[in-house]
Amino acid sequence: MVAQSCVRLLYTCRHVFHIRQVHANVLIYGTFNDLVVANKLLYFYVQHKAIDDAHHLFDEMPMRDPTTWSVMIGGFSKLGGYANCYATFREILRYGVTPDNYTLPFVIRTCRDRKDFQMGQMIHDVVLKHGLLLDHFVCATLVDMYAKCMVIEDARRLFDIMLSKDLVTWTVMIGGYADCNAYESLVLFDRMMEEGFVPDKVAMVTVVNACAKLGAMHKARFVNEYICRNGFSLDVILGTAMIDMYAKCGCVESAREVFDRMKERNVISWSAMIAAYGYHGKGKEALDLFHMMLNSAILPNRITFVSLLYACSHAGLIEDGLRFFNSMWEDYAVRPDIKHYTCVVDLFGRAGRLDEAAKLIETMSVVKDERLWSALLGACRIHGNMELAEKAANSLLELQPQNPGNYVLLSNIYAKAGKWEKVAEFRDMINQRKLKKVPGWTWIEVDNETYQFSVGDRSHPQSNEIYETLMSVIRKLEMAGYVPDTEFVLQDVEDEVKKEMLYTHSEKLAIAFGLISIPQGDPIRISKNLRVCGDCHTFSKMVSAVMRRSIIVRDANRFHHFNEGTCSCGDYW
DNA sequence: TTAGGGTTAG
Repeated sequence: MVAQSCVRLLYTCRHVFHIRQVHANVLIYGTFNDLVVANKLLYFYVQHKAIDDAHHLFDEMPMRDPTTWSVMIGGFSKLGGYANCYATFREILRYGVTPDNYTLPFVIRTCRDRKDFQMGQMIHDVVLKHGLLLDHFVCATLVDMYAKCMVIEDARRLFDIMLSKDLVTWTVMIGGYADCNAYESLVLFDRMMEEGFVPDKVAMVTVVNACAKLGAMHKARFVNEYICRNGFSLDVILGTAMIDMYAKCGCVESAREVFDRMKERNVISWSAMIAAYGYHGKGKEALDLFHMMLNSAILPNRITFVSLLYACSHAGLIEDGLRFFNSMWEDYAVRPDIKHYTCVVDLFGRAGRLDEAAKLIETMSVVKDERLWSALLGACRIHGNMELAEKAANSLLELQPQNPGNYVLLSNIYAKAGKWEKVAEFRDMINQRKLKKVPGWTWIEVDNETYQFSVGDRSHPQSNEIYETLMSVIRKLEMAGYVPDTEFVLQDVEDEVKKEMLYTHSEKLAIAFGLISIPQGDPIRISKNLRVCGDCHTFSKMVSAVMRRSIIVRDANRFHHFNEGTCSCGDYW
């Protein structure tokens, strides 16, 4: 009877202090030996995030059953004590307690959160040893762990051999693909629907995220419709994911509509919307939103400042950016980290204030990474500072010798300066070190289908028409003053061949296809996996003027809106 | 007592 009333009391506890009172009574009335009561106490401590109380209680318990171990391991797993989580799991094995379908997901989740693939594999062996692979909870967590550790093939193998899959398992697999192969993520979502599963809100957030990663506007519209038709409420997580989706699909206006429709917003929603304006070069809108956020009594975090500084630098709002950078620690107690410094280097770089950028790097106390040097190198390329470029490049190649993109960037700088012997040296270096350049791809959506182009691609059924259109457009552009910029071709070939290669860049092929298949008046939307090359950028600007078409390009870094001969990036990217 | 969801620098 005493035990029952203790448990009843626990359910009324609103604060950890109340749990401690019940705990004291349990000790007085000697109900501590009742495992049900002790386990409940442990569970409630964990629920109230009082991990130290839980840990003490766990140590004092004279008896433990599988529930005791699971609740404790679950507590360590959720509340960040990964070392304790692993240690307690090892204790389980040492004591000969059989790990069950409650304990294992907690430990696997810790491996996932820490991206601890090796430990994850060891736990997988334990799962097999105890024949628990058929359990939905265990298997779904293993799939999730492999996917988050970026071992997507292992995740998929496990997923494929599962005899019966539930909604959570599908969602985990779809979410796993979102980061490394968003296209497959959407294919899997369609398959899940075909198999009769009805997605819930978490599944929808996952697929929204995949649309954002892919930049697939037609799918984004479909998902939006589905969400509205099925009455999903726009909570803070779904709303934020949709803001991000529309922004990354190239439609910042739709992102803002979602933002305005949301009844509740937190710092993540505001930051996502500020970042959205940043990608699209809308610095003033980002600044206005930041002030609105402050007026709504939401405090900015480090990500808000990254998004804000990014928006300032990409819109050329140098002084605003510097003001925010200088005030973030003083006024908002947000300490600048490497990402903020990189934005400021970019900010100075765009303004041609290379000495200040270099000085900032010299005096900063934060550990420098490759993206910081890359920002400086990019600025040197635009402003033609060879001396500083070599310094930045050396630091960059020291940190990241295996990234061919760095060699390409540097040889572009040498090419621009006419130092052809250096360009040749770098070309040889790429070959000798057997560095593989990431192949460039461009995607375009036409009539709800996604088409993919590579350089010189002739695989499209309308290939002849695409090439004819491209050549006719190039002739028109040449009459308007377009001169192909062959410095962007790294291969050591004759000028005419260089021209030929430039003319068939994947982006130009996709634009030509857009011109013949997308009605006049509608924008041509394309996505690239790499940064847009300088010549394709000039080409796109001229097409927007000569052909009177609006072109929206999402590259690896940002969006470019081409209209009437100009680009929203202001020719700096 | 168990599994799945949102923002960030080149």
